[in-house]
Amino acid sequence: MATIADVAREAGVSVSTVSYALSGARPIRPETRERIQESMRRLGFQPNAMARSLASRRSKVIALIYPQFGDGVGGTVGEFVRAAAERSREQGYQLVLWPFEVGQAKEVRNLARQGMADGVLVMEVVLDDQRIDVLEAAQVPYVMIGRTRDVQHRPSVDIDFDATVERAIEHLVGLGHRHIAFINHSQERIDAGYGPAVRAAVAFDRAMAGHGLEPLARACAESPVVGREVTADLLASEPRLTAIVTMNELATFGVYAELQHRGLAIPHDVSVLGIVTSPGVGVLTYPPLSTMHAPGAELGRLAVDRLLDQLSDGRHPLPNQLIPCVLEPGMSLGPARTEPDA
Amino acid sequence: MATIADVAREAGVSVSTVSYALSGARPIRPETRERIQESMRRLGFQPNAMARSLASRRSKVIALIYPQFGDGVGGTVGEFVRAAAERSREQGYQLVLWPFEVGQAKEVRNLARQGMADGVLVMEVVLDDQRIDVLEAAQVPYVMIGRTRDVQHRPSVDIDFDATVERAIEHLVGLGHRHIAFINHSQERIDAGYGPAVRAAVAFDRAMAGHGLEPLARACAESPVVGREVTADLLASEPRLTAIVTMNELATFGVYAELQHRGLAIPHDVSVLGIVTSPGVGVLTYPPLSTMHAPGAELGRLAVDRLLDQLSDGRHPLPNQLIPCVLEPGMSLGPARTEPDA
DNA sequence: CTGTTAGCGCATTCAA
DNA sequence: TTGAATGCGCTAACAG
Repeated sequence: MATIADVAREAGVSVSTVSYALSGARPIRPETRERIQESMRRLGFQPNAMARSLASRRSKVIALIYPQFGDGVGGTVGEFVRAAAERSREQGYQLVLWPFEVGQAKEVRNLARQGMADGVLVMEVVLDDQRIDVLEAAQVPYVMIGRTRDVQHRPSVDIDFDATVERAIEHLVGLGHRHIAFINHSQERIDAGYGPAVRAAVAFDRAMAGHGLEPLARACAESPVVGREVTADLLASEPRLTAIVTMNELATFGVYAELQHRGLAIPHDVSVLGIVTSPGVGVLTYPPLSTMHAPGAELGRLAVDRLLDQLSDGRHPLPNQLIPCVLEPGMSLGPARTEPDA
Repeated sequence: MATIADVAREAGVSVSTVSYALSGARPIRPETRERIQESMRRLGFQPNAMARSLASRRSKVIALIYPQFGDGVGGTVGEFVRAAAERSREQGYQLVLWPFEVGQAKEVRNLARQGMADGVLVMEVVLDDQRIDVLEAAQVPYVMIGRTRDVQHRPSVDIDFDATVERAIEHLVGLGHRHIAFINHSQERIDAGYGPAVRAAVAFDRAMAGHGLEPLARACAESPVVGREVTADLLASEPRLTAIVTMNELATFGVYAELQHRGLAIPHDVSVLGIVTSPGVGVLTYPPLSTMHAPGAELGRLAVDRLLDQLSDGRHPLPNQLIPCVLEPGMSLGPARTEPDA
């Protein structure tokens, strides 16, 4: 493998000149630059990443603390990871995977101290996340995907649950719906302080209140079977129900099953809207589910950008940045059916 | 950040002694070792990854060429990636993501030359894959996930399509089925030489012949709608059909829809078996689909192990290693219905 | 605009 | 069983 010294010799210049030609950190006479580039080409020179990192004290690597579970049905995590990897590459960084769970804060600290990464992206943060504490103590730049309890001075990117839910309700209200139910994640997750479940629940109540409507929400285990039961329960509690918003992909399949079982047509009798879904789930049902899918790729890009901001500025420009989900029309939304007076 | 020199000073030994205490490459007197470890602890020492790599000429990094697309519905890619990352860590390696497509062989070569990775895992290889050529030319150890056309001397891990299909057919035959159809990926993918589609098609014909049965196979675009059409077509071609094997997740949803539409009960009238699926898709349908899911995690671990074999041995022990899919019982398989004589 | 040189932090050879 | 010294390949002062 050719080194910078080989190139320098070939081109008849000093190593520093080659180095500066590489970095552009100081002006080089065009002809000299030409000669150097020609030599590099001839020798197939690629700068050694390790030597460069050691000398410059910057690894040009971003670590991604990768979540334990994919998210059930779809590819949101995959989208996020790929987008983050691509954006990193565009910016001259590599993305390494650190498969650590919440409990492995010590391992995170140790790896961080090895200087393998200039900064860290942390997926699936929980409300009280030791990994974040450790990174702050070690002065390692990071960006959270999701948010801890204290979010004021911590850089993060996340889904804008408020805006997402508000748009969902607004859309349904625009279609004439007034009796709208929300199917959330499981009670365990809510109790555990799982951010999306908690935030969406609050947002739903607020959005409904904002439209002068009565909120009707249920926690629901992540399974079609329980989704079916919950749907039955909802219909019993509120016979005038004309729309169901779900933030639980597996449960949504159960919603469909129960409605079909009862001979309720989608969307004629009941409209269904899946929010914060993976892309591509809408097409799995018949009629195709209208969704507001999670902006995985955008979040991936944004997280990298926010981290690189810190690496250059050393500052935390915006504590947190939120992106709403995007409405992906399917065939499961329609005008509210005329209510038989109840 | 403490360096090895700090530790040496603290412990009253030389730098090399600390280094050897770290690597274990030569004997150290127990008390000395104790003292060194105590110093390391006190200083929170972690060896600098870049310096170590530069000096030892081994990066302790594995690169994963990460595919462009997740695979539709489920999390097989995610499983693979996580398992590979975890296995790498267990073995003292880090996993970096290289988001390169088939056409970016040159970029692969350049990154490889930067010495950032000791070896490469290549996902989604195609039958003629330039990335593999480039890695061979650059003498970079690699393992393919999937197989190129020439597979004899190239280390790879892959799904054992022969065994998977054979087991699937055997299972169905054991249930009395004799008229079994196979729904493959799209014709485009087959024509493009997409390994799984080609290999499974061959395996199906062979397995059916082995049981003295007439093969009935169809290519099918990756969508529920087309899956439905193909199912209708199959039922028209062979009214005695009692079982359908699918290797196309989205199409499977269409199979269910068409069967239900015709009042054909699963599995009473027709059994359905999804092969090479992602884990977790079985539960999305009603009745739950019986699947043979792709061994993503096993492949991830195995791919890393095979690569590390090369890094230590320098040899390629087994050219390719195949793992069959695992039967995950659902509720979509039953005995063949008694045929009305046709 | 270009060259010389001192490290970056560690592994490893050579000596003792 | 341990220490001293060299160099991995590059960056970035410092000097011209």
